Amino acid sequence: MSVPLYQAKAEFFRMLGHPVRIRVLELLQLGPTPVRDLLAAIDVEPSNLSQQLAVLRRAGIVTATRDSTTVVYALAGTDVADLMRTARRILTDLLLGQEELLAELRDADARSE
Amino acid sequence: MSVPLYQAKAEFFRMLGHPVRIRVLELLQLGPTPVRDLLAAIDVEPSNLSQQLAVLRRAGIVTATRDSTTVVYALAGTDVADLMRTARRILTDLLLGQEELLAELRDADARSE
DNA sequence: TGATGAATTGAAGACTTCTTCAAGTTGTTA
DNA sequence: TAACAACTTGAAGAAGTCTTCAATTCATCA
Repeated sequence: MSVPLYQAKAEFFRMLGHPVRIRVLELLQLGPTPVRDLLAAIDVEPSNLSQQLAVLRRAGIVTATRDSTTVVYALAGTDVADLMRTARRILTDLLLGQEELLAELRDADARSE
Repeated sequence: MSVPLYQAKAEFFRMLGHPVRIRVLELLQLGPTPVRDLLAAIDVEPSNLSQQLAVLRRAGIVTATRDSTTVVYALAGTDVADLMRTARRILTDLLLGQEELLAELRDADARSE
């Protein structure tokens, strides 16, 4: 039965791997948000946003509820904030490492190695 | 200058979004590991593994050092373990939620709704 | 009821990423 | 130096994901 865990993990990370989806998840951390507001905050076509929202819905990480004429999205209770924090920390480390590398290369260059 | 943070994040998660890359990162959490051992542990062609290792290297999340005839990979100091833990937690929540949903559907079915 | 606004869907082509194959490095050992 | 082992690389087709467009749904308002 069932998908191996490392495969489920890979799919999960792939689901996160899109700038619009990241922005949506970050905005939803501030509280449930109507599509209208997401559209105002993110530079993206309505139909494109819908597609990305559909990906998040299918993954079960967000929920959509209709309030008469607007649809409101919310995080499905899971702790996305924590994940984003951790990702930011690692990312900062990685970018820092790259800067150090760049600095070394610059220095090496100055010494014309 | 520079890529917006949400885009860097998306790229970072995409880099994690492959079963072989996940397995490699998990194995490297146990300590530096020669390619040979990775190959023995993961069911993948050598050249395919190399391609995936190259992705991780380019991202700067692992380092490779050559010890005569074997190449040893290691985590580049960043706290990947934490990320994996968080991902597992969220994933567990999500899968649990899906099971509950399935159970509900089963019940509804039994009552022939 | 017909028109409008808000959001979603399906489908098609553009674009990326994956896998695989053959060829290339690098370092060791005979 | 030739042969070998351990990895890596480049390239090409297969597979998957993105964006966009036109069409659709759903609920309100005139």
